[in-house]
Amino acid sequence: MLKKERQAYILHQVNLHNKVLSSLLSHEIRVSEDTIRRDLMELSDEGKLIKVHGGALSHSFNDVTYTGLSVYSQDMKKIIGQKAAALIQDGMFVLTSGGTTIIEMARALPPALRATFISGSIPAILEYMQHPSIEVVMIGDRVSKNAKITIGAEAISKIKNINADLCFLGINAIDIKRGTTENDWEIAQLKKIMIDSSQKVVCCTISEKINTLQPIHICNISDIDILITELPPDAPVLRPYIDAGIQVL
Amino acid sequence: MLKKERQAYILHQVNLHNKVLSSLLSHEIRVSEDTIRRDLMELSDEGKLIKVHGGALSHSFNDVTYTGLSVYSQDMKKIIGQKAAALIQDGMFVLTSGGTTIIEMARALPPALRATFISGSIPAILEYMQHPSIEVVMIGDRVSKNAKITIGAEAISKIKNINADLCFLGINAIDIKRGTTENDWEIAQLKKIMIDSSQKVVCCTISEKINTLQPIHICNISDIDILITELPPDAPVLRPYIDAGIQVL
DNA sequence: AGGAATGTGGCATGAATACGCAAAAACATG
DNA sequence: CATGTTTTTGCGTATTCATGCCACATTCCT
Repeated sequence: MLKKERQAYILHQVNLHNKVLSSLLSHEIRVSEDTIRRDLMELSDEGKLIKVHGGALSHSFNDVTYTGLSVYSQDMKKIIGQKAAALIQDGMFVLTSGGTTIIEMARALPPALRATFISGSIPAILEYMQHPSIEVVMIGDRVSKNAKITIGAEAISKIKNINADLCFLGINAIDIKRGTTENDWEIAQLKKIMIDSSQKVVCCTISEKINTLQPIHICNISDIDILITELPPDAPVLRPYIDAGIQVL
Repeated sequence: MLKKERQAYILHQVNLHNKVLSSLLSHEIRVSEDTIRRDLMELSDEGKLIKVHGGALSHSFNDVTYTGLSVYSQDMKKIIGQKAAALIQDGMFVLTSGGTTIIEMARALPPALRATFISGSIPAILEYMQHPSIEVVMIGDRVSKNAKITIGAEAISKIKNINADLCFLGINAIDIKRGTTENDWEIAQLKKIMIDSSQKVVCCTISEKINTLQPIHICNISDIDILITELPPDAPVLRPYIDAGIQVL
């Protein structure tokens, strides 16, 4: 990994999370903490960030005021994202939906990962593009402005022709009896096809969506291989899903 | 392998992967690292890439700091964008490339316009999505991180099946004899196909790109219907293009 | 206050690079 | 076509750069 490349990655992380820890970065990028410190120094000299003990802060850190719930659920999604990112290994083909949870997964991808990510979600693609070494494939079709995702027959037929190792779905409702559900018909269609086109299906959701329903059916519990929430796997609310044979992380 | 050929290949690799390593390239092209280094030097002097220890990076890494000239040219591009947007009428199918000039056009679109915009450029799609009433279609394929555009056989075959009313191209070099040229092979291919798939071809460029050349040929002057720059149509530098039968705005 | 974490400066090492030079190739020119 | 010139390339050497490691100072947290 080139020096500039590394610094660009650090800068990206800083702007994303508003802070970075030297120790974490060094572990993530697999260089010594000395190197990270030197990078932070240089970036600080260039005015790109603010160096502090133990790491660095984004320059816009002052403006950010932590406001209750939204940041709270953000943190939960970060946890989910990290668990999800850990599942991906070099060389995999990964199909993903959109949604904030998936975005957090994209941000948590280790910089050395070499895999191929396929998605129709424009925000997700934007995140993937930030990554130094992964391949990014965009599914084309008509763009849904509110979902920021491509939908339509073309997108569906493209996904049908894919055979992915993993499929990550950010879902808004999951129930032990009814499975996962969605409130947008076209997105539900897309997710169905994505499930069919993948070896393993990973559902990511914050725990408050567990045992909730929406009008349109996506898939049954039996179609899901792995469920990721911000809770530890032994949380009581997850128990029925484990009993149903799902691997819960 | 010729020198120019080699440098075009290097440039292509840089635009594709955002980075190249001298050692890898030297092995790949089977020339000494010195030669690669000299090539990278030259390309760096020409502003085509950024030379760093161990290899080179594409400009998109530093686009934060790369804004030296662009603030100035931003205003010119706004003018171009307004002229371009005025050409579009309700019901049209419009095919566009990427590039900052095209973005400015997207921003200048009248809010009441009802048309369909088709593009593989992610920044352009993002702009189109802001618009209240236009239809947006994304061309899917592998994403070039540098150009932020989808490129590949799939994208090309999709564009081939389109019959658009208008095609807007942001171009980096135009010359009265050689026509429009480009430094990325795959983007040149895309633009060629886009030209073939459209009734009318509109080229948008700031005037400083007029009478400049890049290695890869896109199309001849005769293939262009309309040329838009920030200058008034009677500017002397535009005269040869008017004489060549192009409508200059 | 005191232990742990973090930062500083120096130094060693291997990788990347600049530079000079010479051989080879391409080009020009009469 | 022969000859001289320029360009391009590869190699050896000295130099610079990037990085990790170490000893020691500083700061942080309780």
